[in-house]
Amino acid sequence: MFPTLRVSFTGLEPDSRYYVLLDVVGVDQKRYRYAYHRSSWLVAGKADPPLAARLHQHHDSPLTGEQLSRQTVSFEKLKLTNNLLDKSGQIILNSMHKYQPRIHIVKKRESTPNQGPSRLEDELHRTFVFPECVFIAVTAYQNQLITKLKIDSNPFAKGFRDSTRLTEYERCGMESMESLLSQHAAFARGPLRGFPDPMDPEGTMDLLKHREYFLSKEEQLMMEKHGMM
Amino acid sequence: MFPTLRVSFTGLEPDSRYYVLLDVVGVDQKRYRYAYHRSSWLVAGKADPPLAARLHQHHDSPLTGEQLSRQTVSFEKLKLTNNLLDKSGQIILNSMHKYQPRIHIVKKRESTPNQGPSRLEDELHRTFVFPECVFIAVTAYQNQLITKLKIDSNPFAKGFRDSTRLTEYERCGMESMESLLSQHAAFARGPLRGFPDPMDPEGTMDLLKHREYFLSKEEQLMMEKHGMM
DNA sequence: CAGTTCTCACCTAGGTGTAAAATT
DNA sequence: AATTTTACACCTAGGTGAGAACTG
Repeated sequence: MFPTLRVSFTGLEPDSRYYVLLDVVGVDQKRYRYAYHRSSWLVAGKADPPLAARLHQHHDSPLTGEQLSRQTVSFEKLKLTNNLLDKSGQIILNSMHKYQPRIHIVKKRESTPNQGPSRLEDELHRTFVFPECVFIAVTAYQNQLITKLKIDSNPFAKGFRDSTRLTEYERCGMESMESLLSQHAAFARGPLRGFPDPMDPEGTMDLLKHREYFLSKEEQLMMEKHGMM
Repeated sequence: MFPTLRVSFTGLEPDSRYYVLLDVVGVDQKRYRYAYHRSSWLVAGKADPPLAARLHQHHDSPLTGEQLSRQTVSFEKLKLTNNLLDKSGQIILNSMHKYQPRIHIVKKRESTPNQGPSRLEDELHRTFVFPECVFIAVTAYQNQLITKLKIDSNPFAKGFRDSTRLTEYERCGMESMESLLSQHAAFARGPLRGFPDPMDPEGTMDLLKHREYFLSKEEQLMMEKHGMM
């Protein structure tokens, strides 16, 4: 998942241990399509049947509250796929659907010897949602600005830098390019908020028009560029 | 460290958790040199002052006894160096000295929240030593057979395959090449033995003449080829 | 034809021994 | 003269988007 989701915590018990988990849930029952000439997403029908959200455990878990207060937890290894048969633990999503990533922190029960929680309902936990991280999953980029932004910010795409693909958007300039996603964020960056938050029912669609993310079989998927620090 | 050290365990408590650790200790107070014309190691004086042995914790630790009874623990990520200032956690050794790797299994104390043991003396543990894994650290290979063996068995050295560097050793043939190290093992493969084992005082030197291992600043080091399964 | 999958060139990142250079 | 360090070519391994091929 690139750009990477990053979170930090305060107020935890220093000597307790915690798992940090992430899952991705559907935002609405709609399927979307991209209107190229209007540069915006439109509703294109009802959603496909939702998939059971896989719980992704951060690879450093569990960490003590003391450790979590000092270091940032980064989900740089998270991968997304549309392959329903995936067995490598990637997050499975439907293309052209709108999604919300969620962060869960789970207090470890010292009695159990095992490898982290499998059902949140069974655990002492708290869930955080950042509505500005909502995205639409795609298998191919619909918007040249997203492509450009990713090429310019991901070292693995260096081979495509200096491209002059941009035509109608060229006047935006490189500077505004970098901050484009954050300008279009549905909500300002703020302190942590508990879930559930009232999901913005409609209307953010237009604001989210440049939030599109790459979803491909067994491949990495792009997400919210800006961290959650 | 290539070839990789691999260990498996039996007889552990299924529900307890254990750390698996490795360290490398000096075998004797000698420095060695390689007599090229005789193809054997000779004593070349007294050892340099010994270095405090770093304890390397296996990255999957801790694991339950149940997990350890099923899976092999592989130290493929272990790295050795002669850089005294190393801060990346590599094992620090003196070149041209003889070394013995040791495997430690430490029962986890469920009460403590932290990240694994730092002093073996403070922990419930058991140490295992495989005398056939003794090696001499080097910064450059002294023996062409070692070079050839590594080139033929390490995927990262593929670019040097099919070389016809071997002259005096050529008659050995590829087949015997592969088994050369094991033929020269100081002891037969056997069941686990507790430490300390009586270190073979002298006499194994000649048997160990082909056990030389690559030691380089911030670089990987070659070790015992054959696993400990 | 919109959307998905596949193959490819082009990168990052890092593990190899070689040979020359530097060190002792 | 023996040993260590450095620069380098050549690999593995895998993350990129482009564009062709495929699918329904």
